[in-house]
Amino acid sequence: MYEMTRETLTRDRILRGALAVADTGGLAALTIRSLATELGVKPMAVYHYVANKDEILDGLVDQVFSEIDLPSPEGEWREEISRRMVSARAALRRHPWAIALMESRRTPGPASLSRHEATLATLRQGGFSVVAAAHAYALIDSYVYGFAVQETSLPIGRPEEMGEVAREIMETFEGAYPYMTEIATEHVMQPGYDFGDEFEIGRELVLDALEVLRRRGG
Amino acid sequence: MYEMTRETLTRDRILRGALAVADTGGLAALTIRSLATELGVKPMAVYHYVANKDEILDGLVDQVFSEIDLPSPEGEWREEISRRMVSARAALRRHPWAIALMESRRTPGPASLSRHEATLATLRQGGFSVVAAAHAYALIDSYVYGFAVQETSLPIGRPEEMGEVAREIMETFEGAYPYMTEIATEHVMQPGYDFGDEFEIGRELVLDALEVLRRRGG
DNA sequence: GGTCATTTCGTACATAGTACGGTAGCGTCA
DNA sequence: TGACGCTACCGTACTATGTACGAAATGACC
Repeated sequence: MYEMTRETLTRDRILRGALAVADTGGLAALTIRSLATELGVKPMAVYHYVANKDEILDGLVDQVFSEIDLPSPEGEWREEISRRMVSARAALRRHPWAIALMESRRTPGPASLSRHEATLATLRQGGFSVVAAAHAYALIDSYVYGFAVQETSLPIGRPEEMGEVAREIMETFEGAYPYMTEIATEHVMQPGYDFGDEFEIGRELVLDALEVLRRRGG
Repeated sequence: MYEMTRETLTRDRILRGALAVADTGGLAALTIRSLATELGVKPMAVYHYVANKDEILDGLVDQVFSEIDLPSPEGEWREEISRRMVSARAALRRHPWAIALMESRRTPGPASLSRHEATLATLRQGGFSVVAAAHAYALIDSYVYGFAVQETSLPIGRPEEMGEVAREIMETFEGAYPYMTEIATEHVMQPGYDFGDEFEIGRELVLDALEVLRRRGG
């Protein structure tokens, strides 16, 4: 009779539900009980498909990774890696809680592994030596993850409010932090400013750095 | 009679205790009760000095920031920024839980602000335009934070065990992940490999990129 | 020594994860 | 057709956590 009222539960449905809960309410809002409610089920039903909450969290991380476009080893490396970076950043922006999760979960899921593989393939095919590919990989992910960390830990909201925050900083600290005041007034508070735009600038610089690595072979 | 058996509690003592607990047992081990035990006090005593646990976590983040050497605006920018990057990475390595915390706490503490200010000062004094300094700042922190994220999410342990993990990956996935296998056998499993060494390589590349920003003025 | 402010604690409650065993709907075989 | 068992789901309850609330202990000052 279960199929009539709702689809039967699956591990996948659980993960998708967890993703939805985390996206709307943040990681803190994701409890077994809230997840069960989201799924239209009682809490303990979940435990038929996952051993514990940690397993759900591991699954979530992999879910996010699976949203990242894989680079194609046949394509031009710079293009492909650039696309992958943009895609990764977009995914981490859609799911700002993901970075914090990644820190604690050290068991890579299938999507994570595929991503590693595809990226390494693209680099190697693009003319990077093994060692250069290793260096490149560390740099790429450092930049993408680090940017995501900064983006999610920006004081409160998204783009627009930044101006407001900057104004407050200025008013409160003015004399104490002259350089912050300077950058706030002359840059951050300017109309059209969006921290997210920094991503493209840094990305191009990182890609240039990769080219250096590629040419010098490590 | 308290001064005989122990110093009186202070907000600072609480934060230092919390840092100790988190360092030895990870963030999960940091509970009000465990913290109280560490301090030789009953749980509710803590609440006389902090409003809630979140405030402790905010304090912890700032505590970690305070361990990062401030760059000196009078020094040569490349030298100073480099030192700051190394110092930041070292701090984040000492306190691997800090990155995950940073994601959620968006209220910067005094140490965080000082660090921002000193870094901006160094860049501006070093010849970066306002806009270039903004770009530079985003790039620097992205790299440092992102590297820390990667470092803490490395499968399990520190340096040495990496070789072991790589072997397992190889055995398990061999055919499925040829490029990962390649990099594992030819690089990661080589004696003396340490992921941490990647930091210096990426750091130099980032510093080169900063020089580009500086010269072109944004 | 009495009063008061400060600091510490005891108790208790809501919410979290989840162990354990029960139950209900389905297919299978006699 | 009915007994049985398997799978999916649920009810109850235990433990740990953050923390509200008010009591108690301590030290300062008259």
